[in-house]
Amino acid sequence: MDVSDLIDPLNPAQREAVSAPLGHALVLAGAGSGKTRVLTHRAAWLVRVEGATPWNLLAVTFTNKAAAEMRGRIEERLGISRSGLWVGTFHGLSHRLLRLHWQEAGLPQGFQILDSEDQRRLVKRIMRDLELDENRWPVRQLQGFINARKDAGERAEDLDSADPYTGQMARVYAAYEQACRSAGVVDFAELMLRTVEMLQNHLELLGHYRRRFRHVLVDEFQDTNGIQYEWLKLLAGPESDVFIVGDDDQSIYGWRGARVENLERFRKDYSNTRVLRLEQNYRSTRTILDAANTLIARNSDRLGKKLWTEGEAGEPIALYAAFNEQDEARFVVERLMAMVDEQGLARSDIAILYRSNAQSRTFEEALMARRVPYRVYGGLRFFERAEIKDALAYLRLMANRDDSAALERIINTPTRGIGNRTVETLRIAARDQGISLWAAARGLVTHGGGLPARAGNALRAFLDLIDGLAADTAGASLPECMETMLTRTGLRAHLGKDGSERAQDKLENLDELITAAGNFEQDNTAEAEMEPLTAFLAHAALEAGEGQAGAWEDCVQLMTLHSAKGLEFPVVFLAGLEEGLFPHRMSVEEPGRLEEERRLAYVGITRARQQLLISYAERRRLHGRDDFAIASRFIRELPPALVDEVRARFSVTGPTAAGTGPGEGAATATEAEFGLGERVQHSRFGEGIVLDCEGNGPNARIQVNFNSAGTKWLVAAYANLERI
DNA sequence: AATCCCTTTATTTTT
DNA sequence: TAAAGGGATT
Repeated sequence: MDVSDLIDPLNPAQREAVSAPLGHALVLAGAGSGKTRVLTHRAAWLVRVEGATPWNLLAVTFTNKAAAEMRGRIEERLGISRSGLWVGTFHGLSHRLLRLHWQEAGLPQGFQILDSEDQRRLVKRIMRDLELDENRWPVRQLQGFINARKDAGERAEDLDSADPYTGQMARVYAAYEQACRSAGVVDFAELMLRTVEMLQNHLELLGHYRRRFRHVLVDEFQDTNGIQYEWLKLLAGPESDVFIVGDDDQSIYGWRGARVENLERFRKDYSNTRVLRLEQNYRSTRTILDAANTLIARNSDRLGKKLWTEGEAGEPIALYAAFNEQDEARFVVERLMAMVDEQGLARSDIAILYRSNAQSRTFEEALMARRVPYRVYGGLRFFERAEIKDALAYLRLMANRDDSAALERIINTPTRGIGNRTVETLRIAARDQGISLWAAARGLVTHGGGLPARAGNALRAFLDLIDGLAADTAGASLPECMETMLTRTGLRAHLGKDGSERAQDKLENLDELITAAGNFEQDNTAEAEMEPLTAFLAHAALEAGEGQAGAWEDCVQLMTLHSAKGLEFPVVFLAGLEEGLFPHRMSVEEPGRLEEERRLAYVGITRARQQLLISYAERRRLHGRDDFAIASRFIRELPPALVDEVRARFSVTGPTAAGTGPGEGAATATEAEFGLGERVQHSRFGEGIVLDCEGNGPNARIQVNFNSAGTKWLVAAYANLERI
């Protein structure tokens, strides 16, 4: 059998992983070590060498993008398409299982999925019903609590209600679950938990899948949470082999429940696990890898891994100490423009990475001022836009009248005379009778019940509108159905009624929704059994779409470090490396959280192929306040020999520029003597803090804020300042 | 029902 | 600073 196409392109470590004998394997794959290739080749190997069929494989990822890529590459290696291969995200696969076995799962056939925003609205609704003070019990906190409990596999009744605090939250959890049940909806965490419970309670199903999935492959294992680990342990039975790939050094989602310990746990739970390491890196220069290795070596409890390359040392890492965030942006943009103009680099080869989203603004302004095309990743996704969610809420209600969350969203959008009073009456009736809002409305309209005539008429008109739409669009195609809905509900007219640009955007988004519905293909067995509308709504919830349009243009890429994971760029600007910002002040206290910040820095550094440029600002305007900052400890943790300090503000000539490490070399004597923020003593003005330095040599001036004498510029040579 | 004004809050995010 | 949400006002 010729498997040279699977084996030849691999290095020895990759080869060992791909062709490992059957059994469990844990592949510790460093950044840029070819883990996706190993995973896909392993899948193909199992079929072509070990005699598995695609039907025997289960491949799990975290994002839809990764799932699509893996499916494509496995099918390519196998020369097949549309086989019985199950590749998907944890949530996508759970969804599929629940659709196939909705009865066993105790769900209505047309159940729908709540996204985070839907969930938050619902939790808020519940808390108002329970008359909880939202200041004492923030909604987001309750939402986080519920999700965290579900991620740990716990139901409300599993919680310790003796503790008053937990007890109160458990009450909300229970009421929320009840509301989800009666509306026939599930949230993201519920997809996982419900699947686990279903398999535990239906051993015949469990046995079936365990017999089927002889080979389970998992990507990004360091990102799994408690329930995902349980899910895997269930589906991979005693006869199955589990092949997992992960990198403890790239675990950056601990704050949302990911458990790096699952890597170790796996090794204990699955006996005879073969542990393999992929340490050869094909992405970055030696300089970049050395920097990354040195930085991450400071973390404790690592599984241990050291990246190496056969490639060139490459450019040193550039470090720029900016005066403020605008100077930082100016430096970044001027540098990248020079690279594009002089080295012929594509703009899309350049990324600006930062710790928090708020930092993007300054870069956007600088880029815009110089007319450099750019793209900011993150932000609102297509299916999360308000107008799209309004439209989807109508569709959800058409598919399932009991979806009270959807009803609440659009019952008075556009305004149709159903105000808060009326809706409140509905809520009370629904709660008292234990029925959905729709059923309550139906009851009030048909039997009367204290509604003013005008409200009753408006409510009847609404009920008739939805019923009429559902009846008239039965059998219509999805786009036709949407078109009818948008017109008859008045939603389109409502959204477009002021002719503003914003309104125009919304109308265009609605058109795009219709297009998306037209392009939507039901492509798997579970969905084939579903109503097209139900399938489309699930698709909208599970795959929220792209963040920003404009990807076709050759754009500079702006994103947070978190969203950069998994990507690579020839040139990376890592901005805002300041204490308090990165590492973030909220994470510096706890050692564990600080180490996660360090891993984030490691992820950022290892995104760069050729060149890495790091910057920080000595003062930064944040929340309307100008603050002084000192360079991030992560800068100090890099090997000085690999870092070239750029001092664009001062044209430095002469022998003082000869050194190399940060803090010397290009830095002037003055700067070496007095760091920003340092406390100094002056013979006349007393104590003060160094704010700024300018110039070098005998002309150097230094700005000091004195406790009593105020802020002054002094000539360093004459000032005779003493460090305190 | 729309508008204004005040308070609050500001890390990271996929499903 | 600035954005978003909530409450009160018109």
